[in-house]
Formats: sequence, structure tokens, C-alpha cells
Amino acid sequence: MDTKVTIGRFIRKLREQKQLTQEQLATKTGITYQHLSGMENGRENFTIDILESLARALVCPLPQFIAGAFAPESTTSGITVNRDYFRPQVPLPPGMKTSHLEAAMNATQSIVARINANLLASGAKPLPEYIQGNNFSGLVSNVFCDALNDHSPYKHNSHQAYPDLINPAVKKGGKPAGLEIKSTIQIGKGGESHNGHSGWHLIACFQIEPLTGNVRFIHLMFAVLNGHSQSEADWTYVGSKVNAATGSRRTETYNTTLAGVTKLRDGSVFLDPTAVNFKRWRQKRTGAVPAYSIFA
DNA sequence: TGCATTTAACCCTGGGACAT
DNA sequence: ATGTCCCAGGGTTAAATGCA
Repeated sequence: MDTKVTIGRFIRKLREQKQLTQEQLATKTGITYQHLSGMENGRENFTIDILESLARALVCPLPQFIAGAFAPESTTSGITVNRDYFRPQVPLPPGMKTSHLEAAMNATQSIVARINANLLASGAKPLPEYIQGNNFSGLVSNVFCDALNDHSPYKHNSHQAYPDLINPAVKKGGKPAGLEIKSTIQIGKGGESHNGHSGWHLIACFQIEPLTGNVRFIHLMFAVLNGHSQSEADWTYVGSKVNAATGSRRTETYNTTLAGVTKLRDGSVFLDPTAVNFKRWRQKRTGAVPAYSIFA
């Protein structure tokens, strides 16, 4: 679609939402209503100055204004993950397939994009700008969990219980196979949690597009980690400390050790090489590099 | 070698459920 | 009311690495 038409339609949409006539908006903007009409219908060009005035009159910051105008297209294109980035040789939890992951990743990206498109279309900010960063990652983690529930054999566990997901069809020692999900924006971070449990873990790294607020998965890694109480634990206890200044107590936390992080990195099942430069990551392992590893 | 960039390590935040 | 167990994570910076 022609850019003038796209922006023009968005101007009309915002104007109607604000219940302004063309004449009223034109007066606020300092242009004639004929000029505004021409812009709304994609006939006339417009300068940056006029766009700024329009955005101001419509109470929508210019960056969000531009993003909003183009957001509907971003919800229908460019939000599916690149299949070439999957590494099918990497071992996955029992019953999990890369096709399940692909569907869940696309569903997650799509949900966030649809929320953002609605927000931007009404002149609001994209979703991540309303939410503190760590909590937004929590949101992504929750949406991704639900998408895996819908698109894989791994189903919701009970609320706030470990692990996040279980595969009831695969039982080991009477217990269903479990999968713990973490999501983060920090590339290659490994795991940081508050339980340090044993079992399958999935770390999903994503990026946030600046203007649209949409998310894009760039790295998924799987590993079976040893719990903090095991002899060769993949977690290190960080402890519960009191901030002397605020009195705030830090929640008990476990970080994955470099050995645990190496296991996870070996299990990189999806990696966008344009966003993740793993070649400089450190490793700590006892045995040989597995054939499926990105380091092999 | 010196500067720029990236990573690993460490410190930090919010909340709820439940037993005592 | 308090403590302990869970849930969800990010931000900063010294050190390591890349590169001209």
C-alpha cells in the first residue's frame, strides 16, 4: 500500500476516535480542511512539520504515531520465526518437536503483535513501555508457556507450581516429564531462578522491536540441569540478603553455573545468527563437546 | 598497543501461598 | 503477623575479547 494512503487512513482513524471533524482537526493543526481531506485520502503529500502538528493535535507522540500507522502490517508479516534457524539434531524433552516450538513461538509473537497493534491504533504506547522490563519478560514467559500448552504435548502445571509445564503422556518414576520455562532479553544469560531444580529447562531469549513493541525470539536453549542439592549441581546459591539502605530482602536465588550455562548453550535448538554471536561465549565442561552442540 | 565492544558475575526488584 | 517456600525476572560493571 502507498505510504501516503497508509498514514492518511491512520490519521482518519485517530481523528474519528477523538470524535473530531476534519475542520476541527485542521484548525488545531493549522492547516485547511481541504488539505487534511487530501491527506486522509492519500492524495496529498505532507511535511514532517505537519505530521508533528497532527500527532500533537491527536495527542499521540510522533514515534508512536508512525509506528501505529504501520503496525497493522507488522501483525500480518514479519512475525514468524525463520525455520532455517532451528537445529533439529539438538535433543529435546520427551515428546517435544521443533515443529511444536515453531508454532508456539509464532503464536507468542503474534499475540504480542496483536496487542501492540490495537494499542498503537488507538494512539497508545506499545505494551512493553507500560511494564517494567523484568515483568514484561515474565509476561512473555507466560504467553509462551500457554502457547506451548496449545501447540505441544507439554501442558500447564498447576498455578505457581514447579515445573511450568508437564507432559502427562511421558512418565518417569511415576511423575510426568516436566519442563521449566524462562524468558529473557539478555543474550546467553543462562538461568537465574529461585528454586534451582533438576530437570529439563528451556531458556527463551527475545528482542523487543523499538517502535512496535513486538517481540522476536532469537535464541532457545534446552538442557537437563542438576538441581542445587545434587553433587554436581548446575546451580549456585546466591543467598538471601538484606539491603541495609532499604530493608528490602532479596529473594533466595540460584544462578546457573558456567557448567550449567554450557549445557544450555550446547542445547541451542533455535539460534538467529544475525542476533546472537555465540562464538565468543565461554564454556566449562568435563567431557567432549557433544556433536549437536553449537560449539562442535 | 589502545580503544571499542561483549560477556560473566554480582547485585537488585516485584509478587502470592501457606504454615506457624 | 511473620517466616519460608514458591512465582516472574532486570541492571550494572569489571574483565575478557575483538579489531584497527
